[in-house]
Amino acid sequence: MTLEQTLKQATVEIFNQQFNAGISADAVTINITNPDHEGDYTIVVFPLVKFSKKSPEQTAQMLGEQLKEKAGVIAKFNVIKGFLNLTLTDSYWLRRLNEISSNSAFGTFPPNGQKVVIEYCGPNTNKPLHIGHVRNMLLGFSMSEILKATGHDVTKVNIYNDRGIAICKSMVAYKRYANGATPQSTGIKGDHFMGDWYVKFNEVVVEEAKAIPNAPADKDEAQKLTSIFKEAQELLLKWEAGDPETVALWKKMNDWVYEGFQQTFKLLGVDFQKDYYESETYKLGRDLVNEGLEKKIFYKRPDGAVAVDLTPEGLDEKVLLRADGTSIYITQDLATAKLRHEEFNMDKMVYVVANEQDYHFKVLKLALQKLGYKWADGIYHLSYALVESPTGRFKSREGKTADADDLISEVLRIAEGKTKELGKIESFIAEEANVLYRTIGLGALKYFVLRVNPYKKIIFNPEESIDFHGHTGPFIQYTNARIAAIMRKAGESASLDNVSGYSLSAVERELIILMSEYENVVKSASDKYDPSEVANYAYNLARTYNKFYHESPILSAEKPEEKIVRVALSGQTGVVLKKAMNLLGIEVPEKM
RNA sequence: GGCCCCGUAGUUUAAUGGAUAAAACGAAGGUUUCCGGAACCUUUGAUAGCGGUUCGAUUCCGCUCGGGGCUACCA
Repeated sequence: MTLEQTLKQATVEIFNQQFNAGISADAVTINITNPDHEGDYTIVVFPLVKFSKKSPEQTAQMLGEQLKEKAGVIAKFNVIKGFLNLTLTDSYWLRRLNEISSNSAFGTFPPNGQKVVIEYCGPNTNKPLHIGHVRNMLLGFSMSEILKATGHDVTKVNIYNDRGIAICKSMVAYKRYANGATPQSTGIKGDHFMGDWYVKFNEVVVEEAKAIPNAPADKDEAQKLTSIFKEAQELLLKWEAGDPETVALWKKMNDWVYEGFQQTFKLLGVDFQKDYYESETYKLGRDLVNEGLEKKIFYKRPDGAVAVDLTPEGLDEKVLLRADGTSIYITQDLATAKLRHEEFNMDKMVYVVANEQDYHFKVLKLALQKLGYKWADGIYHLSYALVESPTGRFKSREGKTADADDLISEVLRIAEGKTKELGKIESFIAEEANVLYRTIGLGALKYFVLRVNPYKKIIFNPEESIDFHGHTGPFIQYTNARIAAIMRKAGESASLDNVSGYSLSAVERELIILMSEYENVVKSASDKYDPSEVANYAYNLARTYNKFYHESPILSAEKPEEKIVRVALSGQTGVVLKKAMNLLGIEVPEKM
């Protein structure tokens, strides 16, 4: 039981015994004391005065006296209005530090038997990954690590939208204009190669549309009349009919794309245990919808389409199957979800998908629940907002600024430049230096993205490159490198058992309290599906450590027990920083 | 039109209904030859507006004003 829980429980017992309050632990508010006041933890007694029938001050005073008696770890307390500020004994905090230090699993929870399937990335295969995919992938990967830390059995899956008219557009342009060029022959990364032909298609279709006599005013309508557009449509039909030549080209081009994607995944450090392909699932779901039809959960509209009425849930009528009996997006998603449940028997299914699809996932979950699938309750849409430029949404045509690979090489380039400028790694061989640039560059990028609450949009100005100072990944990495340097010089760590008489300074105490909170932060981030809580925590810890570092001699401390405590504090801060950063998918270097 | 999300210092972000709203960047000034200055310390400055609930509201509710999204037999 954590100390907060202990204090809550003790408060509950006091109130229930003396005032017959009948409250439970969650009725007690306890938090870390505001830095402006003296104390470690604060109990807010306002909600409790209705039981004690005394003033807030009297209630707090009474509670403080009794808690001090009961808990045995409270050195003193003070009361300000309805706030009871408790100061714990130094020996309690030193014991706590010892406990944390000697538990290598601190911050990770035992297996809870819960299986989670998490789907993320979900790219289209007709163009390269962009900054939105980067946010998606970083969220998906980090969330997986956090769920693992809280005891879940996690399976990461990806789904490739590998079919449809968009892919056919790239294929047509390729057939017409490429003369057999390949990524190998041109030296262009496969996914970019595919994207280039998609761009080419769009250029040609615009040109052709201009040339059409009496073209419709509506641009889309005009483009549909062009020969290149018609070719794309024909290609789609051929593909659906299984035309060998078309399927072979489709496969060849998609393979180029996958090869390109793999490079980006590897660079970013994200991975998947299983891949799904829309080309294999796009026809599924018909049986499932018909099952709902038979159970009279869904109904057939006069026009023949099958729909579900979601107006009782505050949504609209939603079509689930076309009148001609073919699947649409929602149909195959219903089927894929069921398929995954059969495969993995998961308790939770997390979809990391942009908030444009909030409505879609509400429908998906409701429809499955209406079909009577209990496991559908475990569906969670980890919705995140778009990454935008200061002038609004990133458009593909704005070019390199939104491209994932360009963004990554940009931060790596900055990392290299800054590192060389500071000149601290002369002893590194080239390979080590390159690994370091990658660690720092990706640390900056990942932290930049993950520190923001997922539901908030991120404004990214490509003109101002990602920062390496202040509230950033490199700042936290630097703090760890600094700690590592201390630890190298400190040598063998001494036991904390014999320093029980030590008197903690304010910042030392603050550090232990913060580290002590780590497991709560992990749990909370997991429950809320929010890696930004971990990111902000890591920053606070690093900042507090730097403050400590500047005001406290460590290796050159005067008294032996000072040195022992401060070295232990440093080492453990490094350990917790590393754990937290790893949950974000960020490495921390020993030197930088 | 209907539904959903967002609005906090000049900028980018924090704050389970709790104390005088916290940081970073920017700007200005500083850090005992200091264990790593990618650091530390000062100064500067904000809850879009109006009501309501509450002992207490950035947080919950309503309205207004801004920004974005969804509202396909597209994905």
